[in-house]
Amino acid sequence: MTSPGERKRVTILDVAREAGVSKSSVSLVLRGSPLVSDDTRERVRTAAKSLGYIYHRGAASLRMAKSRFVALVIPDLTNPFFAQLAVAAEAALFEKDYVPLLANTGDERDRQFRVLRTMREYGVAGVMMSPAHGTSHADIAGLGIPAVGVMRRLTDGLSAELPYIGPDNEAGFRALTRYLIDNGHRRFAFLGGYPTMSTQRERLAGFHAALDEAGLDPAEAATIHEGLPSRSGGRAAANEALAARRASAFVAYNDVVAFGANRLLVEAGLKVGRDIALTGFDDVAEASHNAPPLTTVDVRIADLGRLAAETLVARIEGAETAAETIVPVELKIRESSGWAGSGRSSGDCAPSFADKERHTQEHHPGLEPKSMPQR
Amino acid sequence: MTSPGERKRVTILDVAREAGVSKSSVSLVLRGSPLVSDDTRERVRTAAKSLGYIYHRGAASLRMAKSRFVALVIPDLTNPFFAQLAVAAEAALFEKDYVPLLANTGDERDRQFRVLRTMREYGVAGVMMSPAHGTSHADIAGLGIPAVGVMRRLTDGLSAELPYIGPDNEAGFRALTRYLIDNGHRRFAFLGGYPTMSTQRERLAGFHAALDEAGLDPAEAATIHEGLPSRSGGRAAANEALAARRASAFVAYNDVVAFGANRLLVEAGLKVGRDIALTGFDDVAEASHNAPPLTTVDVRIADLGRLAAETLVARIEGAETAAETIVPVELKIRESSGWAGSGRSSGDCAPSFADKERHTQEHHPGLEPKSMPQR
DNA sequence: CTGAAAGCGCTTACAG
DNA sequence: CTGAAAGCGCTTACAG
Repeated sequence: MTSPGERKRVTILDVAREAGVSKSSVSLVLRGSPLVSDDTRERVRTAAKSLGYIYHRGAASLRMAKSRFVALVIPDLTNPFFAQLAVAAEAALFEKDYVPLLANTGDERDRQFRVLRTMREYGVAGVMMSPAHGTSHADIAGLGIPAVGVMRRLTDGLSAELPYIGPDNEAGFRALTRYLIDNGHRRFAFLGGYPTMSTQRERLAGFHAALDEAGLDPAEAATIHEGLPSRSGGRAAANEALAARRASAFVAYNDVVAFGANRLLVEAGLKVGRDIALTGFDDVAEASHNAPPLTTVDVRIADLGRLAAETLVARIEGAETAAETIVPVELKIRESSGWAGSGRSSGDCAPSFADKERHTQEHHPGLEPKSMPQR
Repeated sequence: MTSPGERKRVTILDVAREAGVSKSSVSLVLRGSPLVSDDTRERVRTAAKSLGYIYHRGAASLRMAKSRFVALVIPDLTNPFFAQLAVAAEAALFEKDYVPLLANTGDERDRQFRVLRTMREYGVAGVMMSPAHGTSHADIAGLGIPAVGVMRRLTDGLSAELPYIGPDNEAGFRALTRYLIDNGHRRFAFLGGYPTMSTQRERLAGFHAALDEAGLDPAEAATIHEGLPSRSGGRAAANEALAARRASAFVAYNDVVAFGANRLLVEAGLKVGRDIALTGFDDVAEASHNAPPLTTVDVRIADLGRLAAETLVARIEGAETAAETIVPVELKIRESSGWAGSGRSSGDCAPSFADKERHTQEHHPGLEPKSMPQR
């Protein structure tokens, strides 16, 4: 225990002595109380600086019976969506003087249980989580700590204990599908996800709603290919869909699935955005860098992360918050869906074209999608 | 302060009363001491469970004057390389009963200063960091906490205070370049990074070494296009290199740069892996999913993250550790560099072909790279 | 506006 | 093997 540089820690008592005031006054100054004179404040500040004093938040937490730790419980940080979400949350928390304890659950409920337990021992003030697949209300009952859920709902519906914050999956997918229909597509393959995931159900609902509105029979117009929401899952689902040789448009559950599908299509010799349309969902940073750039739905990941963090902080500080907050989304039309010269805009999800994206779209002037991909 | 469910916290004193033993005995049981009788241990355990006792690590930390927090200071979690590194580190730390406090510096020294200061207030037991660009020895002097640096060296060399753990950049880039030379390439463009980054210097050194060994004059055989180590940086660098119309092989500073370059090349109408060779470095998960799959150097990100975490834990626990640990790397040949039918293997960095990758390579039977890309 | 005192929930010698 | 006691570094009424 005699590690180098183990001189005794400087405490507020040392600072008090150096400044010639009492311990209490030092504490008041540190906490920014208006109850101290300017003179005292000044003396304490210089004393603290000269002694190299470091505030001990752990001691303060113990005394105040609350900490500024927040658990950030994420299924898979390796998924760019969650990485971007975590970064946004971290920044928002840091601004509010909270610090995230990171936990990756690998999307396993089991690990999530252990993680949550550990986090409680560490006395986190709150929990921001994207529940692992299959997490029910019972799993988080009795957490006893303010919490918020992002992106994924519990298997058994809304919970006052875990307010939900997520994008408007249904409207987004509906706008996306309508756009494809307007561009002549009549046969679709929906790729990835499982019906046990709330996001998949909602996106699928938007998909079906758009088909209905266009007078298309979902059973006729679409095949569904379930799979893991990962690149490899997307690849497998696309392979299955391609074998069916029916769809002119592949709509993926999310961007990562679309990336996997994209690679398979390219390998199959298809030119994505011309021979076949492909779309994603989320608009992760990689989507606009895909070859070809991916048409997708921008769920405003950064806003989602920030909002979740801010909602959690509000709850920690005792405010009432909505049981559910749905963030609007925006259709992003890029090359992968072909050029939409005659695209009709759709309600509050009007297509938006960033200037820097336009030039890449002009490479492929309006080609009508074929109803059967050539292999 | 009357938040719901604010019944008084269960402490070891409550457990002691319930079990009919002293506080000390409870503590000993909790800490797994052999100094208690089996009977006592049992009674304490059941009492703790029945009362719903939660160990208060904060109090224990204060008393023991040490915590099990570790700061995970990362330049950019949005970069898949760092996300994968963080995940590996988190898993290793979790196993050893440490928990990471996450901090994203955005690669800004300024933010890094603030983060480091905050982390000290939170009493972290150690710091695992990939220093922000430009971080010098002075920046972390007097941290006073065990620390390790991963992937990036300080601007002014080795430091006993911040042992370095990184891949063998030089050998990796040398093997990669040699492989390209063996396949007939004579003109290269090196894309991305800045010479102020130790990783770029080392990779460039390996690059030049391989050119030298082949009797090629670096000034003649290669152009260097600096830029941010990001997708957009890669895109810009590739654009510059393409305008020079000299190289048959683009070698990127890392995978992310290669992704950006890949997109530009595809847009320019070139078939990567046939018209032009492109390589990356790191082997992030996305590399094998790129279209075409990216030839790169596997730096074993997971090993690096785990090793850094374990080294840090060793230091925290008082062990001596090497000032520098270099992890071996492995060349991964995929489609983006063209089919290497006659590829010579090179020392301990022999090309390795995973079975599942082979089938994709057979799509493009051995085509000789041209010395001038067609536009 | 400041000082003396109690206490947050633990751990750790120290006696017994 | 167990109990009584001190103390980690803070904050917070409470007198003055």
